[in-house]
Parts: sequence; C-alpha cells; structure tokens
Amino acid sequence: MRTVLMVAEKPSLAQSIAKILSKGSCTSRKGLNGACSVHEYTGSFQGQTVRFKMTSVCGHVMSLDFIGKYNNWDKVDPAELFSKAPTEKKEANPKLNMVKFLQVEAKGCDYVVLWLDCDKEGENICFEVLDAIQPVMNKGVGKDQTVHRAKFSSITDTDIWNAMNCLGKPNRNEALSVDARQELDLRIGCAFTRFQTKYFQGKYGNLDSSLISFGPCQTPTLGFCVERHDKIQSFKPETYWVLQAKVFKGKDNSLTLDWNRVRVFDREVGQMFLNLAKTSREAQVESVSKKEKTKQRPQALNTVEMLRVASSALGMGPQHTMQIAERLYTQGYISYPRTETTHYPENFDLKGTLKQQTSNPVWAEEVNALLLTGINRPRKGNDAGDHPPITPMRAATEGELGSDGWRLYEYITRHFIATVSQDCKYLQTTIDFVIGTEAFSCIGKTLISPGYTAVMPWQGIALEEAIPVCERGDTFTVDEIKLVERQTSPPDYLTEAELITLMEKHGIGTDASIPVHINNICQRNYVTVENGRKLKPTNLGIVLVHGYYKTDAELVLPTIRSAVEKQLNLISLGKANYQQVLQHALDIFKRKFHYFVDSITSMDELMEVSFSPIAATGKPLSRCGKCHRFMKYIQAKPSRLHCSHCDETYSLPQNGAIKLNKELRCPLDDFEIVLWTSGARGKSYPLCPYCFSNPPFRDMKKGMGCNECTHPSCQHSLNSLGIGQCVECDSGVLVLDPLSGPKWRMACNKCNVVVHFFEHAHKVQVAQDSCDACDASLVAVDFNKTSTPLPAGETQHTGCVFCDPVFQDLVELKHATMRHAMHRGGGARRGGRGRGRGRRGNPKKPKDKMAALAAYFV
DNA sequence: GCAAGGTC
Repeated sequence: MRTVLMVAEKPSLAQSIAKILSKGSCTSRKGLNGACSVHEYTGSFQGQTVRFKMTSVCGHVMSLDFIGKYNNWDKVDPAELFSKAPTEKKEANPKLNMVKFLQVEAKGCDYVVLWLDCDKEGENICFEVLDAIQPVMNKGVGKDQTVHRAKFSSITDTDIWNAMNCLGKPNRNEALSVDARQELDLRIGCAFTRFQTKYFQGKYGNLDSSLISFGPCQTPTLGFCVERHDKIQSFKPETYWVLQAKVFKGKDNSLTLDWNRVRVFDREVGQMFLNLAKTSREAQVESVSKKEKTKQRPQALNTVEMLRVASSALGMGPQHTMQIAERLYTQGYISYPRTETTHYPENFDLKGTLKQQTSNPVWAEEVNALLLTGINRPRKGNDAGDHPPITPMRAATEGELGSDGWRLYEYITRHFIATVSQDCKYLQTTIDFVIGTEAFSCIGKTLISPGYTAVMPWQGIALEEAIPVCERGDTFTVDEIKLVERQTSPPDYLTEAELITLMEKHGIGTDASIPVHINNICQRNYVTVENGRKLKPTNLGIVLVHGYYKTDAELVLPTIRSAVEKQLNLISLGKANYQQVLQHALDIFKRKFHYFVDSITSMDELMEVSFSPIAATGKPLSRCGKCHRFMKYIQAKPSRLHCSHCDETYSLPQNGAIKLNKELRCPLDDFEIVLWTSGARGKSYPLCPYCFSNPPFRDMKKGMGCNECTHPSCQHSLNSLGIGQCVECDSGVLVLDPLSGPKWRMACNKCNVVVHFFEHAHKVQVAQDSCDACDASLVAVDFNKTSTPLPAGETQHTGCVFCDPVFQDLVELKHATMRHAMHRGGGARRGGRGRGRGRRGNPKKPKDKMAALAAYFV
C-alpha cells in the first residue's frame, strides 16, 4: 500500500485536518521532537487505497542568517552585509530537530500533500519541507505525481474536503518572494543595527540601551510614537469662546444647552453673539425630533481586536496578552488565538458554544435569555482563510484560570456572546432651541433595549440626564447665559491600542508580529509604557527618529515597507525576476546605508544634546592594567568599564552589578579584579575586565569570569576554587565564592545553581586534596569556638562537601540535589558525562559526581 | 548582540 505524507503548518491544524479527513478514525502518536504529532489512517487517494500520515511543522523550518564569520561585529564592516556576506539557511529551531523529524516520517512515503497555511509564508514553508523530505521519499511514482498542494480557505469539513479533492502544486514564485523578503530584512536590518550600535555606543555612556536597532517594522512603529510626541511638543494652545446657556421650565427641568456654532476664536465675535442671545429671556423650542438608533453588535473576534481591547480595557500589553491567550488555547479554554478572521464558518456551532456558558453565574442570565429567545445571526465579517475567530471552547471559572487568564477569558466570552446578541437600541431625542437669534440644542438618549451591551456593559449607552417632555412652541426660561473662555488642548501620547490600529492600517507587521515589534521598542528603551498604556518616547527614541528625518526620512516612514512589498509582490505574481528585484532593492538600500553613514554627524548633533560622551560618564571604580589609572564604571545598558586615558572600553556581564574586590589584581594583565553579582541573594564571582573580553587561555572563550579561568595557580581561578561537578547541568563546575562569607556558598560557573553551605563559618577554603569517593576537591572549614556546629566542639574540619557525613547537615540544597539525582535516575544517565572533562582541563572535576551522590544519599 | 516571519 502506498503512503501519503501530509504536512500542516502547526500541530493543532494537523490534528483538525486529520480529524476531518479520517472522519475521526485516525490514530495519533507523538513525533520524535515531542512537539509534533503524527495522525494516521487509511483512505483513498487518486483512486487507490493508501495509508495517510498527517503531521506538521512548527512554522518555518529554516531561517536565514549570515555564515558564521560574518557574525563577528568587531571584524566585519557592516557595509559588507549588503552583498559580500554570504547567507545560509539554518534550522529555525534546532531544539525541534524538524528536518530530522520530517525525514524520519517521510522515509518510504510515495506522495506528499502540503497543507501549509495558504499565504506566502506558508508557500515558502512548503519548499522548506520539500527540501527536507524529497531526498528520502520513494521515487516510484513520477516526480510530477509526488508533490501536491492543498488550498483551503477555512478549517471546515467542506473546505478541507474540497481542497483534498482539488489538489494543486506549490507556487514557487510566492515562495521566492518570501526568500527575497527574508534576505532584505536580514541584510538591511543587521547592517544599520550594527553600524548605529557601534557608532553611538562607542561615543556615549548613558544611552541606556544595549542595542540600537533598526528594522523595516520596528523603526516605523517607533516613528508613530515620536510623531505623536512631536505633535504634543509643537502644540500651541488656542483660546476660544463658547456660549453656554442654562434654561428651565417649571421645577426640576433645568437643562444645559449646546451652542450650535460650537465655538468661536474671537472674543469680540463671541461677545456679539452673546448680546444677540441676551435680547431674549426665553428659549423657544423650535423642534423636537426623536430617532431610533442602533449600536451594532461586534463582529467576531480576531487577534488584533483582542490585543487592542486587552491593552485599552484590561491594561495588558500585547506580548503578555498573547502569552496568556496561548496558555488558554493549549489548555482548551479558547480557540486558536492567532487569526485575522472576523467571520464564523458556516457550520460553526454557535448554539453549542453558547450552551457551554449557561453554568457560569457571571453571565448565565444573559446566556439563558438568549437561548430562550433565540440567538441573533452574527454580523458578516472578513474571512481571511486562516482560522476561525477567537471563541471560548469550554466553561471556566476564575479560580482555575488565574487573574489575567480569567480577565482575558471573560472578555473573549463576553465578546462571543455579544456577537450572537441583538444590537443595542435606543431613542435619541433632539430638542432645538432659539434664544434671541442664536440656535442651541440638547440631545438625550433613552434605552429601548440593551441588546449585546447587557454582556458588554462598558459599551452601554451613556444615559444622559433625562430630558423633559416638550414640543415645538414651548418656552423655557433662560436661567443663565454667558460667554465661557476655554483653551484647545494638546493630543495625548499614543495609546498602545492606537498604535496597533496604525500598524494594522499601514501593514506594519502581522497579527503575530505586532506584539513583538511593540515589545522591541520598549525593551530597547525607545519608548516607555505610561499609565493607561500610553507610549511615551524616550530621548533615545526621539533622537533616533529625528535623526532619520534629517538624513533620510524614508528610513522611518511607514511607506518603506509597503514600497518594498509592492516589488516583492511582482515576484510572487511571476511578473518580475527574483534575483533582479532583490538586487535592485539591495542596491537602493546599500546607497541609503552609505548616505546614512556619511551623514551620521547630523544625527550625532542630536545625540550630543541628549547624551554625555563616554569619557564623562560613570563613576571611577577599578584600575586599568595598562595605565594604572582608575577606569569608570558605566552602569547604563550595556554596562561596561571605560578607561579614558587609554580610550578603551571593556564589556562586562549584563543583568547584574559590579563591585570592587579588595584591590586584587589579575596576575596576567595587572587589571584590578572586580566582583560581579546578580543581586543580594544571587550568585557572584570575581572577574578580570581584560580577560573577560580577551580570553587568556586557548580553552577559554569571551565572556568568562575567574570562575571559569584555567590559570594553574591564580587564587581566583577555577583551578583554585572549583569544588566539583554541578548537580544540575552537564558542563558546569561548582566554584567556591571566596567573598560570600559568612553566608558561604558555591555557585555553578555555567548554570544558575547556587549551593549554600557552612553558614557562619569563619573561613572556608578549597584544599589541595580530592575526595576518594567522588573526586571532588575537599573543603577546609574553620568555625568559631563558641558557635561551631561540628561534633565534639571541633572548630576545624576538612572533607568532601558531598560525601563527608560530618558535613551532611551543613550543606544546603542537598535535598534538592538528592531529588534531582533520583529524578534523573541517578547514575543511569551518566554516559555522556565525561564529555568535556579532559578538554576543559580541570583536574578537580569528579569522575562521576552523580553516581557518587546517588549512592551517598540512598 | 542584529531583521521579520512562522510557531512551541
């Protein structure tokens, strides 16, 4: 029997499609990567009985990058990234082992049906899949017969079956347009990012951003925020005047009227109208009109709308919202949360979905009423052909979802109920008045039926004060009429919800990537999120955008992406050659880049105003090994040490702080050793600022502290302070933190494991000898006479922290250690342990720490 | 260390 491999874009779709095509009779198993499943069933394909294997990838299989040596920022001129630097496709997520997985499943298959999403990215993934599997597939059927593409526009029985019965071929041109987009984004983004980062970071000490990035999506996104900032800055308030009239008729029927001219910008003119109005003490009712109005129920929910509401009403950022939504999805509470579609599929079980919500006390009343009277037909929305709109999938309670999870679920559910509810109906009454020659009016609203606003009360009609019943010809007495002076007010900072709308409108990013871009400009410190999720640009963000405006406004305008995409579209339509379009676009941006580099001083002029030169930043901390003067510690991101005399900058580990370390010096370069610490309770280790960037030994890499240094005799090195193999990770060594007393501890030099031991000991030292049982270095401990925990009042003891029974109660975390050892099956997994032992050249590394531990603790 | 696009 022949086998047909079918591949979808994500595991959830593979499952849905397999269920439809197998009519629910498929068997499922997990693939070797643990992320993808394989669903198998027997069916018919092109007139023969075959075995179907439906599986999926997880988005892109491959991603584009420069070949290794072009990723060295110090050795590569960013200009080379436009043409010289070759690119290669790497596995997008090596952990998933996607190529291997696909090959294992494709081996022995005769046909492949590609069920990737029906957009350009999906078309591109088709070819990534084909590149992986074609070498291992059976060659029995003709090449033309092997590969098929299913084109579907929604995940419904009819659509999926139609697609299966009407298979086509993958579209090479569409895939190529994505290849071109990837290469352009990579080359342009990286070239500009590296250039500006290096240029400005080398010059200013307080930029407070470890990366000064540029990208065709993130930069225009920032542009929107700065544009609003500029409007606020350049806003000049204007004074205007308004006629305000208060009238009454009988008791309790006092009304404030709106002037039909709204406002005037000239005081004299306003005064004239006031005088004209004041000729009468009465307000005549000219007309009374009543109109029934409706407020439409919402369309079905898609991702972007969910993100907008989450930001503006729930105060949850897009990135966070998507994380919560994904959790709700994988737990089965809501449908797939990444969709552009706002139209329910024809066979969508609206009633069934609604019925699940009858038990929830919060909205049971509305739901039951709706089921009783019958649901309303949802409004027509847009079917983008990707996934159904976001809906609840089963009932939930606040307790089981947690705070934010519940708030999002509650919104999604209320939105869903609203889409099948009636519109909100209200009566709008307008009364037109005349006072003297001036016209005024007053509007009142009364609710006819709340409709969907019963479940979305925040959209309910604001009921203004009831307006009196009256008719044409009635007169009211003017209580007060006056000219009021007001000022126009500036716009506020852009809200996140407004930004999402702008990005969507200009085609910046996609539903899946919009949260990423917004997150980027926050993390890079270009904008900060203020109260009410308003986005306020920082000095850095403002200077960058103004700098682009000065040199080449296209770099920041939202049109930059759409212009490129227009060209790319020609590739996908087969109207332009892939190579030519790519070359042409690269040429243009290469010129833009060189122009930008040549004009960088004009952006620099703006930088100078807001930021301080690196030599003027930071506090003197430790001495330079070359000139022996004090270097300055710059705390702003990226934190570093700068020697203004030598004009050298030394990088430091990030996400922590640096302290002085007793004026000790590195024996290799004479630089003063500093102490890095991750926080009060975290780990710390000494490091030499010079060795950190210039590894002194061949077996060391950039970015290593003294706790990884293989110096044979220095008192700070791994060799002197290393105790034994880490209890958690494969490659790390637990190293004594010599300055941690009296709360002594050892910390892994690779992972985050910290082991506390010998609290209040007076001295803790690593001894020369090793443990016979586990090969760990012995530790010599010295306690105070009065408080020693050692047996028989001993003050000193030397032993193995893992094996010595005397130390058993003095080493913390050993229960975690033991659990860990047993959890992992003790020594059973130790086969690969020996891997870097000899190579790292650590003579004190135990042979088999885990086995020793397991034996000891059992 | 960099982009943007998929998705886990």
